[in-house]
Amino acid sequence: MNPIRVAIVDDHPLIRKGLYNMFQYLDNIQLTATYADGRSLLEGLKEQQPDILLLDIHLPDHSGETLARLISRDHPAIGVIALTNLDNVYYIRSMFKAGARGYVLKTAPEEVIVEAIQKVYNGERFMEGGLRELVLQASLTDGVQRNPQLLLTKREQEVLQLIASNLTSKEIAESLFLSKRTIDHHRNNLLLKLNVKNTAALIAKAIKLGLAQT
Amino acid sequence: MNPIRVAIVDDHPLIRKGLYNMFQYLDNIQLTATYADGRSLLEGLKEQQPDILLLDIHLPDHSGETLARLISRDHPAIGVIALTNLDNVYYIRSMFKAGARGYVLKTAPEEVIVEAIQKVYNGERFMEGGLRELVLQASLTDGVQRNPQLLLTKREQEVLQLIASNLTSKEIAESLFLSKRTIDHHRNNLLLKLNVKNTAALIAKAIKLGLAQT
DNA sequence: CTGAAATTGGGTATTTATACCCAATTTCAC
DNA sequence: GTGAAATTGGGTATAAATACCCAATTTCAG
Repeated sequence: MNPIRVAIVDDHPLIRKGLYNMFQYLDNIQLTATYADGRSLLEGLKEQQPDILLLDIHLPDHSGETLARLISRDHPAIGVIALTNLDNVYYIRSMFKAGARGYVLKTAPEEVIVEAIQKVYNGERFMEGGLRELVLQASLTDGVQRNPQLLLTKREQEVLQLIASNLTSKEIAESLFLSKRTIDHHRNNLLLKLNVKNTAALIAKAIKLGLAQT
Repeated sequence: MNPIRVAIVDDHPLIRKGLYNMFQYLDNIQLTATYADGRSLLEGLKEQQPDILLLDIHLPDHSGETLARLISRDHPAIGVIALTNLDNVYYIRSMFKAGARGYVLKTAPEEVIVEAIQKVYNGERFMEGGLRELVLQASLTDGVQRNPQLLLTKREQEVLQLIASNLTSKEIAESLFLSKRTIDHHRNNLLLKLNVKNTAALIAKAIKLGLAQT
């Protein structure tokens, strides 16, 4: 049986080396390429296509979601597995919706990563046990079903970021040359969309979801 | 010249493999041990001591700060280098205060990690260029010089956590069986201690500093 | 071009947070 | 035990945020 051909995209040199080392001793998996960013990945895929692509979500140039979408459109035969530190329901959902067929945390032991590769190669979907539970829990308790980032408009994201950085509505209004009422309107929409009832929880949830920077 | 003897503590299998692979091809560095948690590290150090210890800050059982403090007390000859994803001034300060002699991000390229090991082995301190800038910047602009976690009292931490979880002062007062005035007093102290002027920024900063959970 | 969504802005009220003033009691380290 | 820090609580104001009502304009995709 031919080994499964695997490629990696990750901007952390240590992670790339770790995977390289892991696959070195497995004869049913062959590492065919490593890329540090989305651009070089897209270049490389023109030359050769792996069976499985391990894809980091946080890359310097492209979002993992965009890459997954591109790849599943242009190279549907490649099984994309998200390999990331983000144990967040919204990222999990968005990656699967973008065409990924697996989601594994970087903290996972070797066996889990290998299992994910084999299952996805065999046409199954794969998610770690803990993540299954997380997604299930979220779908029961949380009203926000879609990725909120897609839900927020540009202005809302802009206002959200300014709220998080120590500005009041009045100050935000002044810095954007808008009426305070307009800012209040955006604030209200932010509270509705993230399903919280005050600014404190809004910021906490926004940071959790990666919508605002600390 | 004898190679530098290096040990690793990190709960991520991939990172351990990555470092293992990196050192495999360097003849001036020898990897003598890898540990997944603080307990096994402390056990292992009784048997053999490396020249350099690469220490992850987030471990399942002990904080990196505690470990660094223990090691620099019991094995002062070991050069402790923090190897972490946390590019946060307060962690940097706390690790150096706890006796670490280097601080490197996991995103760093191989050369930087090797450089850190060599410099610390030669008795120097080491910090990445970007982190130097961060610490410098912070010491100029930020009034909070110590780790704020040490600064916050138990009640303040408790109130902070409740603020972050969608409760108003009145609700917090009720759930703790206290007067709303008392909660307001704690809130005021939180704003003063973290040097922010409203709840939004308080939460943002608290999360950044690891004082509140998302 | 058309229509839905986004962005803008206003009125009015209430609730909440913040900023000052004040002090008694409790806790805990030295 | 002593004393500093923490915790508790009050009065009074103002500023800010939130909750409703309303609609005109702009943007942008189908």
